[in-house]
Amino acid sequence: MAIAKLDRRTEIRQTARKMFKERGYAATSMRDLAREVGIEAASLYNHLSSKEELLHEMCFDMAEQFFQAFSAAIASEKTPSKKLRAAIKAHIHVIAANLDGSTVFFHEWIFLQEPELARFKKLRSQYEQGFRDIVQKGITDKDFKEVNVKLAVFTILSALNATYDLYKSNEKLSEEEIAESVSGLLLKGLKK
Amino acid sequence: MAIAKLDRRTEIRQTARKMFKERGYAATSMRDLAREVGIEAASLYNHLSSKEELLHEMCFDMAEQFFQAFSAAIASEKTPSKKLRAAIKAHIHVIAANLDGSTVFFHEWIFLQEPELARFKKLRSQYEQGFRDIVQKGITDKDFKEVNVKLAVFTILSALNATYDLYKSNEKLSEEEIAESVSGLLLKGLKK
DNA sequence: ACCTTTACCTAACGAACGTTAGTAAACAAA
DNA sequence: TTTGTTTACTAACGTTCGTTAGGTAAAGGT
Repeated sequence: MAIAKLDRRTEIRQTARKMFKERGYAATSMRDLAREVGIEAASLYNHLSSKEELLHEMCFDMAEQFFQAFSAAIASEKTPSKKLRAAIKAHIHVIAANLDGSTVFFHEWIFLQEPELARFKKLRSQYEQGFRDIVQKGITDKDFKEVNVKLAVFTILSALNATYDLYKSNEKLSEEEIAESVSGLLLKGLKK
Repeated sequence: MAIAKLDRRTEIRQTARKMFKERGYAATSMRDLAREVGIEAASLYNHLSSKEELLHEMCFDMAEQFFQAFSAAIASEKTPSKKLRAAIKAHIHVIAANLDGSTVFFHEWIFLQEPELARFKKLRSQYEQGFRDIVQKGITDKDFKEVNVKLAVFTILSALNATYDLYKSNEKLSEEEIAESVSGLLLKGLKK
């Protein structure tokens, strides 16, 4: 028996991720979720304490994954150019490994309540700062063009954060291809 | 009196755009909307026929704007390189001129019902095809690198579609700066 | 054997949802 | 001045929401 049956707790969270991704947090009811899992809505509360807890877990779990992957990726590289490439690759990898979770992370965090909402925003801004530091160093080293750092990092992350959409495409694109193409375009541009 | 008072119909739609953008379509109730406008929920129905009609109008109105701006922009340019730059600029301009509407267009269209949903998806895919045609021509002309066209256009549009987030930033970024920076990065890359 | 825990159920809570019906006031057209 | 249209109101409809209470039956440990 290769595939062990997931326990309910895990199954509920997995299903919730998928449904929050597909219909959005606000448009997914606890009764919808329960039906998908195959139990009654009230029974969900044996495995969680509130709907918002589900969202909260998803968002902060993904934040942690992005942070860890980023740190590990840049640690082993020396130049800003290589660091950036590695960070991009790591970011894309986290998305690819968590297609549902990352979509929720990108789109549904607005439904977090204070004070978690503020904490979440802070984490995101710290993560972006990591990218800005690399780009700034690249400019100082005269490796990168003298671009507006904030704007450049914003553009890069916007491009990366949309990549979850690519995996449902009809052509089978591998994570490798996507990472190569996107980082190539951002670093070297479209023009010859 | 410089500012004419908007009629209710327009005021409701403007407020709805702002609220759909900020809280999302599903999480904005008709009572919320009515309160913001300063009337009772039931009174809204003198000016609209359903909540979904509001969303529908917003999405298809924006689609039309993107299409028209695109056509006008590429018509006056000759080379793929210039066409692409012009299309990017036009796209960013439409977003800048419709900050609320474009956000709804990008994020809330999932709540459209069939058959409008299918029609909407088709329009989007046609629009993307316009960009792909330009990039393909650029490659044929040996003006662009031999990239994966779909992937490249996807990356470009992802970067563009996030630009609405930039206007609420603390630094005052002009539409001009944003268009220059983003198109520069995408066409010529970050590396020197 | 008993006891505790786990995992589900039915029933129901109060609140909020989108929307309709019916009505009165305001205003323009005749 | 009468008539019709527009725009707002209150009241209510049936439905769905997240969640709680209380019960039951099986599982597992001692």
